[in-house]
Amino acid sequence: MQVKIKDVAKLAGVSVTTVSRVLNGEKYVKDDLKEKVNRAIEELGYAPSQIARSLVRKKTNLIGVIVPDLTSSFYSTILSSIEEVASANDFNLLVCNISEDIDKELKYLTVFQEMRVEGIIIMHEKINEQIRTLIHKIKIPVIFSSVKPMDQKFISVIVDDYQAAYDATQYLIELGHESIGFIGGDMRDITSGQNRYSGYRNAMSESGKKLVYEHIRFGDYKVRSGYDQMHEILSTKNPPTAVFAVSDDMAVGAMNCIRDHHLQVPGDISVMGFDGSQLTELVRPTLTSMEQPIHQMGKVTMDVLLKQIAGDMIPDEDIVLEHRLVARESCQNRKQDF
Amino acid sequence: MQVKIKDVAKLAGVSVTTVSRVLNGEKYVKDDLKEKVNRAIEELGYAPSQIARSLVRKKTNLIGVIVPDLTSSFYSTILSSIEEVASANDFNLLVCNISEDIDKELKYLTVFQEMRVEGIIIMHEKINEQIRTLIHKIKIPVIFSSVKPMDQKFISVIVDDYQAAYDATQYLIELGHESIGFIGGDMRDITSGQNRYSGYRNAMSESGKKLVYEHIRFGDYKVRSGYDQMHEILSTKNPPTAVFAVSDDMAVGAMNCIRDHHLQVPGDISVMGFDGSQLTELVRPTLTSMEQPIHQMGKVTMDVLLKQIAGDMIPDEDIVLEHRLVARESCQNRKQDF
DNA sequence: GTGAAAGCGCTAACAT
DNA sequence: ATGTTAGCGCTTTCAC
Repeated sequence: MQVKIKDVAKLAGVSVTTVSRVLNGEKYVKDDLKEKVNRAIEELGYAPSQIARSLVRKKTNLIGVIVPDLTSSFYSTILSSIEEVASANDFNLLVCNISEDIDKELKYLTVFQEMRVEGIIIMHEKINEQIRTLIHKIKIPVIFSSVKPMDQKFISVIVDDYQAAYDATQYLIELGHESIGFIGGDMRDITSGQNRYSGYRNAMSESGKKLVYEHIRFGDYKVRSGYDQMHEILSTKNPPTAVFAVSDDMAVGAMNCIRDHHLQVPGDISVMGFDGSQLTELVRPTLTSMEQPIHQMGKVTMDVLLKQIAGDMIPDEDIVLEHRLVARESCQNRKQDF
Repeated sequence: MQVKIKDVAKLAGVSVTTVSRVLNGEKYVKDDLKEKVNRAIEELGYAPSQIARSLVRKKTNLIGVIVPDLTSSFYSTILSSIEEVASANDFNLLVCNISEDIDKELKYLTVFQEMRVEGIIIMHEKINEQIRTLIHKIKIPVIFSSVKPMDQKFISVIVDDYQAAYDATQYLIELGHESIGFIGGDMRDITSGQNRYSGYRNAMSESGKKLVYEHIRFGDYKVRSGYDQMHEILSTKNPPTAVFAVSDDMAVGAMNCIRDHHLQVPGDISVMGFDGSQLTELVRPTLTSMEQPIHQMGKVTMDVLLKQIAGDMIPDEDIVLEHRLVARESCQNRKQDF
């Protein structure tokens, strides 16, 4: 049987109230009593039950986090930043990995509710009607990180995906590429699917480049799909001289595919990624990428959520962080240099 | 104010016991009452408090996990397997990322205790005296995953690091390499530091190869240190024809360094990794690696912990999983072929 | 300064 | 088959 406050009180020869006071660092406890209590705690190896404490205080110090894929370097980096801020503020993370499993998300949302978490962070946007209903009913602060669901009620911490993709494409255009392929994400995703595709399309058309639909394909953000989609693009009659993939993972897959076709990156085909993950510095040639401030994203998400929990005013609009193009080796200037 | 069981009882016109019975799927509740209760629950959007429930049942369904580095693909993959098994058994994960911060571990161990988690998974082995004392005092099942601390009391789920490193080195020897460099881990780590180094050393000496201490260096498992240590090795008079790094990340760093010195992998120098992470398939040339069954490791860890929690008999010895050498492109056969 | 007692939201005897 | 009631381990008035 676990040792409880009563046991400590008995051993110290004081009331439970006094023990509780010492535990919570209140004043109005004489030093000698305080010491007695601390000795008893030490001797019994007593650890106060957060469960009981939560029940009376109506405060759990718990945050629920829903991650689409823990093995992804992008999400796990955000998660680690979230954890850092949470821990510094004495909050604990209840982590759930829902790999495309929408039922699991529903289940976890319910669990979070039952656990009385004080805030919920969601990192994916494929929310169906059932989830939307539940999420609206829950009276717990919810914030989205790195994604923006089609729902005005909740705020997101994101980059301007449209503009970022526009800028990335523009960069390739400025390097002198006429024909630029595109490996997009899931078009059911607004943030990383639709918005990035729109950015690419508009940058192209505003520069008078025509879209070659054979060179436009969609993957699932993972390395494998980048490889496969690149394979399709290379099978066309006139492959593009540059390809923009909306995740670093897909960009790396594309690079590998290009190499397996005995072509050079960036000599024959330039490749641009998106995310600014650890991979960019790790592959050779190093990957030029449209960088999201991944760490900051996690930090800001948690900061805002903590404010929301504290009842402070929080912005009622999305928090848009700066994207930044980091040029590395995978994109080549095609212009004639003098 | 949160809706509670009493509110549901009132609305349904029954006692709280009846509501509780419906909640917990007990029989002995007439169908019409059951329906009334369910309607009330639905109408009020009631979610039973796990906090209160835990208090009386003395069961939290919580597992505490201590990860050394969430951003590492190795640990996050184990974590995702753990999560999968936990979730399937209705356990929730309290996740803590301690990046070399031993104080944070101490703090979290205390938090876990206070949260009354039912089991603790630890994925690193740098435990100091203070932590050892605490961990022994806690009456919660503890299991180590992928590491083995110097402590007989707890079991670990691991591979045979000594044998795995031995086999990896042996493989390079069999490929005809006479001079094999080594990029080890932290020698304070038993599992991945000392044991792997011993495996390398013994494989070398048993084959009559002499150890060249200039070619033996130690890093921190990360890409950067692999690069830096390889740089040192390449600065010696007669660099080896093969290098064995005890993490895939360091192996990739080494490969990049070799390339930056205008040498070929594996033409000039072969590189062998350790872990079998996603990276192996992603870099070019693909990385030959001594594979740990990462997913299985997480699964088995959680399986055993659940048994332990259930009070079942569990093995009193470490659970050693099979390692497996996966040959890819980064190691070359130096023998004369006819 | 310190303690007695009520109560947080639920479950589980026990009674009916 | 349903309800009454006593706790689970703690905090927090309130009284002394």
